[in-house]
Amino acid sequence: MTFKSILDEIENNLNKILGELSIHDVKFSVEPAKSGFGDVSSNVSFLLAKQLKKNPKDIADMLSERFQNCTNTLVMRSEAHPSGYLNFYADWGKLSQLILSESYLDEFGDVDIGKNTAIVVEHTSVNPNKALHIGHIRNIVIGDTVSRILKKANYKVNILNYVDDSGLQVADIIVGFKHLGFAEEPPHGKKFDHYCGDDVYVKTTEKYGADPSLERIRNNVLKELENGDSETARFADKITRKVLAGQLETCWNLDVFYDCLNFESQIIRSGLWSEIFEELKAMSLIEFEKEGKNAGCWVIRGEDNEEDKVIVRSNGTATYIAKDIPYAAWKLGLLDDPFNYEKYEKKQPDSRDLWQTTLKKNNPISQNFTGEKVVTVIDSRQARLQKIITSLMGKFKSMPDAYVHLGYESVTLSSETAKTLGLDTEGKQAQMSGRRGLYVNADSVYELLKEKTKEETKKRHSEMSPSEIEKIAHNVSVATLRYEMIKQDLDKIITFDLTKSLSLEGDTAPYIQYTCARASRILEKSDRIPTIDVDFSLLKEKSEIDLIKNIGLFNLQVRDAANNLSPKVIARYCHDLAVAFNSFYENAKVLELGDVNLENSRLCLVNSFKITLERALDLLGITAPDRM
RNA sequence: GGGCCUAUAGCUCAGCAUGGAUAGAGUGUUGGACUUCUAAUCCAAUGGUCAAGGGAUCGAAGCCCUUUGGGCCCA
Repeated sequence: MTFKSILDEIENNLNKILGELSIHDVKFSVEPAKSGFGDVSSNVSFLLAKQLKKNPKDIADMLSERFQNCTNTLVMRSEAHPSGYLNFYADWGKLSQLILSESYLDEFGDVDIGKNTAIVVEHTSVNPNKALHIGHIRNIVIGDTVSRILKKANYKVNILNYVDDSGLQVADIIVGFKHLGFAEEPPHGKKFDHYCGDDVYVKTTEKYGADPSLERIRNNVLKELENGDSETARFADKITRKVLAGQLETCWNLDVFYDCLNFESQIIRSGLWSEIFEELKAMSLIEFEKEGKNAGCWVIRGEDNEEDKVIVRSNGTATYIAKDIPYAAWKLGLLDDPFNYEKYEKKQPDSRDLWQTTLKKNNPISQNFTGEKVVTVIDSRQARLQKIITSLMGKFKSMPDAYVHLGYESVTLSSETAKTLGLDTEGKQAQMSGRRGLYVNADSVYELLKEKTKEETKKRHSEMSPSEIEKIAHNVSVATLRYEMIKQDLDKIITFDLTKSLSLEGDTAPYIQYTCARASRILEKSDRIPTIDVDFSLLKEKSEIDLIKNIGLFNLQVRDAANNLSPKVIARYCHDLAVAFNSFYENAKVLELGDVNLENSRLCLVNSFKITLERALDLLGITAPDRM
């Protein structure tokens, strides 16, 4: 029950008091207090002020007095603050025991929001014609973190990666391979996805300006891609799968794993579109336009002031949104599944099965990767399109929020970083562009981080084996990259700067990981196995109580993060935990105190902290090394 | 022309959903703490007309309206 126990106790008692006063339907808050104002605060007196025609302070006084007469097990006393807040002080002897002994349980921090229902999280979904750049990483890390949080909130999460293997960008590199003579093998030592993105894609698109005939060739390629039997489609399939393999390697390295890969080409060939097209017509969700500029097209009427959206052009071809509609409906389980499934050719490092859709009929295996709800992680430039899909899905499925577009702002390059890539932006930040070769590859950032972390680790631990240093550097680099991608709000633009991103101090992942190393060291040196069979009332220093309080907030933070699909909440929580531990570390010694009971109690706290932080970090996909 | 996002300390950001106490971190700058469980740490100082204006409220960084700057999407 954790810290929530005391919140519940207070809320119940306050409700009881209000009931005695014949006051109902007041939605007051009961929250962890700001530092310096006790342990728990309630705004109840403010809300009653008008109704009772008294000032908040007098009401707080009255409530506080009545509160003394309630049965309290975890609250020591209540206090009316002159401001009008009602503050509560916990009986930490009891609350500490409750929190710390629970923290040892496997289910610590679990909340049940999902009731074990299935939810789909789709993320990554990068065109398979290039390597992942730092902007894609934001999508991937958000998606992966949200998935982990939803699992903790008792959802059955199906993680999908949509592979757009038949779009314009793929056509571009096929033009490069087939018509501009790019070799099929990358230069020695270069990953295939990097080669396709850095060389084939950029250099091919560069040539479009000079040679207009290439556009025509590309359009032909595009058409051939839609027909699965063409030689071009087979070639493209081979190339895109090699690129995809490279991209997946990057993801796996960051501890990001999937359940199923969905290929756009198969969605097109599956016939899902015509099925849903008929349904859209039947439900009058789309209309045939008889006049105006969209005459002859099937359109979705724009809501409010928005333009109508063309779904099928007058020449009968579907627009790109037409691919998204059946896919969204498929994810929600609204359509008969046209796919069979097969295992992906490589195993994921975490040994979770990775499936992929297939239209092959031999040896059919069926799987279910759909969900009651769907979360689609796509950057907010797609908000308009996603809004249409959301609204359509709302009409297909009468559940509120069944389809959620989780949008986020883009990652731009700082002017300095843009300059190192050869673009002078006159001090402004720059949008990344795969086409123009203006991006920073995720693999390169990881490598740079790892080199720097290795140096730092060597400096501190000259005795360490290279393999151990390698492992620490890997953990710290992955953590840094992931943490930087989610520590701020989704609707804030991240300006990526190659130099600044390498910082390992302050509000960074290493800061948090470092506290774990400190805790490990204490536990290791103690030569004892910490237990919960200790005297919790010995833990009464402010820094100890603060740390315990933070540990007790875990499930509340998970609830908040899951309800709001907000990875940032957990990032901040981890940081708060680390700050609380560092304060404890400075203020309270653990070992060689000459007081075995106190030592045991503190060891229990250290262990509890470590377990909790590790669990919270796990939600961020971060591992904390025991030494660093 | 229409729509979405955004503006809080020199810089990067929390806080805003659900209005109430003293607006918090990191970074920067200055100074201090390693014979003591790891200094990737800690402590102190410094730094704010919460973009501007208006409105409703006993009370606004937060809610409503208008304007401006920045970013994006559509036309």
